[in-house]
Amino acid sequence: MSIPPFKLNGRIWLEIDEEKVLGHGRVELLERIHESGSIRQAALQMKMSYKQAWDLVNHINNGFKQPLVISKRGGKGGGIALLTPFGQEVIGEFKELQQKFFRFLDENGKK
Amino acid sequence: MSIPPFKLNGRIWLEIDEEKVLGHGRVELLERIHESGSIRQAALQMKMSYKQAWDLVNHINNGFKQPLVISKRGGKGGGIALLTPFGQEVIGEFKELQQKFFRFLDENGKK
DNA sequence: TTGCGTTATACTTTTCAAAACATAACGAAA
DNA sequence: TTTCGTTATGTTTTGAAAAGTATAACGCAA
Repeated sequence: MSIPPFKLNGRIWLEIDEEKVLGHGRVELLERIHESGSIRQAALQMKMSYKQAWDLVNHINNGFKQPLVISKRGGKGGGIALLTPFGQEVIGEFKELQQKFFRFLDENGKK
Repeated sequence: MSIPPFKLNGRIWLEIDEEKVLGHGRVELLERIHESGSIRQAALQMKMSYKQAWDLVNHINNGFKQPLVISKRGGKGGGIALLTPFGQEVIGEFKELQQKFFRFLDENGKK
């Protein structure tokens, strides 16, 4: 084709009631929470404020009918957060979709 | 699969130098310019200000090496805007990509 | 040569989401 | 029973993008 050097890019996400509930950035946040056991640590890693991260988690949990993240405050280490099995399942499926989508972009992007 | 009612949605766009240069909304604007021969009319149809539409057109034209839209002021009707053949080609190809992408979303979205 | 409707562009104001700030609640461990 | 680091949440500030305002330039047609 004759069109100059461009790159095809894009994003996918899950919606519930027309509202974006899970996408690229949020999944990364959830993964980091899962690995670190901490919302704060995950937020630091992603260079966002704790508040922002917490708001996102809260929004995600409210979007789905069951929580993807459960958390506790106080105690050893000050508190803890972790993914529920349901949460793990959801992000697993989303990442599969993402893989397929990346393949789509590659196959259709400019050569 | 066991995940509750969600909808897979997404967007694709073309980038030049890491910068978004053509996507869903802009293509619609270009199409309407093409049909109406007028930036103003296209803007009205899409409920945006003339300024916003013009800025977008300007940005698009600068992104690509050749303009997709050419326009003139003055004369009968006050002025005119139209797609170059290059512009028509670009939006044609983009719309094909979009079709494929919609198919992708359908095939992978929640049943 | 004036009026008209559009393109073109600069400047100002508004809006609203993101960031920053503040503070309470919690429970293990010392 | 105090300290500590985290979760939880409300309030305030900021800044950038969007919208709005203003005005010039243009050329056909009457």
